[in-house]
Amino acid sequence: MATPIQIYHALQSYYGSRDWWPAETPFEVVIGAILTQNTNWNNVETAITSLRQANTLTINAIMQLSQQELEQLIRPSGFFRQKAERLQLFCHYIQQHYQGCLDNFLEREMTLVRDELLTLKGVGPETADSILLYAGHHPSFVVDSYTMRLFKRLGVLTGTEKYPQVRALFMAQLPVDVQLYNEYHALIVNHCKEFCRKQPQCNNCPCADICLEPNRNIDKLP
DNA sequence: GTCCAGGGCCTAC
DNA sequence: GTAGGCCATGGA
Repeated sequence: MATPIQIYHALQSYYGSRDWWPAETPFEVVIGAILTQNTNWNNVETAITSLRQANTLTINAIMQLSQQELEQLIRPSGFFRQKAERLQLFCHYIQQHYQGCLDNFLEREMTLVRDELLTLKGVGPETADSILLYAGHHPSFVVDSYTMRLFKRLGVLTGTEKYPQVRALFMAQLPVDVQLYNEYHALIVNHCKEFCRKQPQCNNCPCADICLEPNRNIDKLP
């Protein structure tokens, strides 16, 4: 069976470097990480665009909006009531404990930041790891539904593993490298969006031969 | 009209 | 501790 590092190299040689998270600032990463929860990224982009047009892509601006105003701005991203609450709670937390400076919060020891992120309402393991990796540049591997889906197909996962197990597996088998984790997650998302979308199995999918046959030649991606 | 998308919270056993 | 319901929009 192919190992995570072999699959990484296969994906990278097929797709090239991604150098990822579609955001201009660390705070935008936080916004995107919360808004994308169980939501198509296109809808998230629409919401972020409306926040940008309203000039509200800062911690202060988000806090100054009423919850109802924020709900309307992020409405296209779905679950807008709970996401508005979560965004404002995050901003208030940074304001209260880190003088409103996201860098002060993120630029500390990784497990410390992670544990603190996980205490915040609406920040679960995937959201926390996305913020750590893409906003804080910490080597924290992000596991998402694409990761679960692809690596189950590849025979690396059985599909019964929980989030902490999967994250630990990847982090044990990969070098501790922010850029590699960044690229890898980006490549997984790219590959699944391109070829594995919505399909419970890879029938009629260009990557069917690698997804359905764990021992096939990984040089033949997709 | 139906299904799905880059989760996480809450409640009931 | 864990399975199931709930949150909501927009595109395919």
